[in-house]
Amino acid sequence: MLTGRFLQSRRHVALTAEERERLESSITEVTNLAPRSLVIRAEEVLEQSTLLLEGFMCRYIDDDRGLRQLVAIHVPGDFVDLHAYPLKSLDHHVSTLTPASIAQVPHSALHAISQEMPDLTRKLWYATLLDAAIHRAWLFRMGRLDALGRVAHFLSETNVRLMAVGLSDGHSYAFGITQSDLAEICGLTSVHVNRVMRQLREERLCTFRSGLVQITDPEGLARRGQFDPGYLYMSRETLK
Amino acid sequence: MLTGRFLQSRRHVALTAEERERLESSITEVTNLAPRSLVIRAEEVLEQSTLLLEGFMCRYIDDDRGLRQLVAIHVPGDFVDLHAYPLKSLDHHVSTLTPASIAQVPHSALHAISQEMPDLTRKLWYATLLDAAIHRAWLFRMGRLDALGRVAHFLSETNVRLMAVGLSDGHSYAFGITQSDLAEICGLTSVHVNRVMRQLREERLCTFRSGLVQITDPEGLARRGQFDPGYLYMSRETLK
DNA sequence: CGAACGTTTGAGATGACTCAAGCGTTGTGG
DNA sequence: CCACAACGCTTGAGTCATCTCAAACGTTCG
Repeated sequence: MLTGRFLQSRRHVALTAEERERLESSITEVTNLAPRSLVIRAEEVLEQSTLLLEGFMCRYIDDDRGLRQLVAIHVPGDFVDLHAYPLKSLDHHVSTLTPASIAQVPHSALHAISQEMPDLTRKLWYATLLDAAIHRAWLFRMGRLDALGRVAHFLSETNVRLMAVGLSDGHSYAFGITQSDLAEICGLTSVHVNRVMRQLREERLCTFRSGLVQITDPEGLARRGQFDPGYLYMSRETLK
Repeated sequence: MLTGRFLQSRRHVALTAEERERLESSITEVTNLAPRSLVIRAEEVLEQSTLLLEGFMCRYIDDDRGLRQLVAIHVPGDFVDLHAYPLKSLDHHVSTLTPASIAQVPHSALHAISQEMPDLTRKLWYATLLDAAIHRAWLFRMGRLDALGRVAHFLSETNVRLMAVGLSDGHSYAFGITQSDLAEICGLTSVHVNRVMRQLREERLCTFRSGLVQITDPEGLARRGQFDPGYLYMSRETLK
């Protein structure tokens, strides 16, 4: 089932069988994508939205020298650009980080849902608000944490998000991104990220080698990054 | 008309007379608030949302030493915590910055709208997505700009948002916040914000004294802050 | 085997922070 | 109506986190 991970483990929004069926049948196309391929360019008018099935994607904004600031990363189950349905075009680019598999849903199908199924519509709305909550946590991270804290917070957040969809056991997860990606996420240089990763290793908090994040001390890492998962709106049992 | 400024000047979402009427009649209470009063505490279960009529409000997250990171500021016409309707509780606090006047809308009324008026519902959804777009611009600001750029970007953004609701003429606006508030917005210390403001004055870009922002050189300020208003989804004519 | 890419380390520069003190303005109670 | 407290603004000096520039190293893949 392609939509199986969508909103999995979130509070208040379990989908009914009928709703899930409706979403499934709204999918028109499933595509495999190469790593680092641009999927959506900022400003273009969009007629469909993208559900991420496998792999990692990101959203980013360019600065005037072409450097990127990542504003979101997406894990399987995320409806990456669902917000393009009400907005019609986006203020940022969307790209894959790793090889990825996506499903596409035409806005006409979303429009039909919005006319006929108010409860499902509210759950879709909710999904876009989860992204906004993550944006806010990222703002906190950038504004209040030092380099080590930022990386610790991000790796803790990603761990919980992947646990929710069954892709982390709480101690390790596959994450095929580079230290440069990490730098663009945390507002640092890749050189400094490298030094931070060494320090995280030396302090026995976590390691990250050849695409595998291993969290040696999840609690310590969360503490160092002031990470509190409340903003992810996970259902109670997921966080245990 | 209390909702007159809501979604004013935004693309694709002009409200019909009927929709506006429905929103107006959903308001149960209008309240005046003192500056710096906490309106919503993170985590509490909410039964209503807040439309800001006059004054400025903010949303913020505390760090573990009690320091604040502001994640949003709100201007008149903003539906400050509309996202509390789908989310049920918030991941951040909401407070006034200046004296403010607010209107409250019960979630039961929003629920009725969501069942009966899908087009209006989509416009409310859109309004919450505008906030998310602003979050992303703030992420860009924090991750890619130096201190001067961050302040320049923020003051430019606020100028455009206030122009949209008739509270800036494009060159100056009343903005009763302190340099410490600016620091909490931009992820800086208030001491450094002070030095940045001096530099902005010396470079003839803008001044900020006794609650009045005067933008001497709007284009230069925008350029210095890499500010491009696309993410605010203003209707075409607003930006001229 | 060589090219491309990502990681690692070093040395020096710099932007923002911390701590500290003084100044100006506003509001309030004696 | 004055005095003083509270608050916000301003400035200086010294420190530190992160950046820049540069080079070397390891791994993967064609």
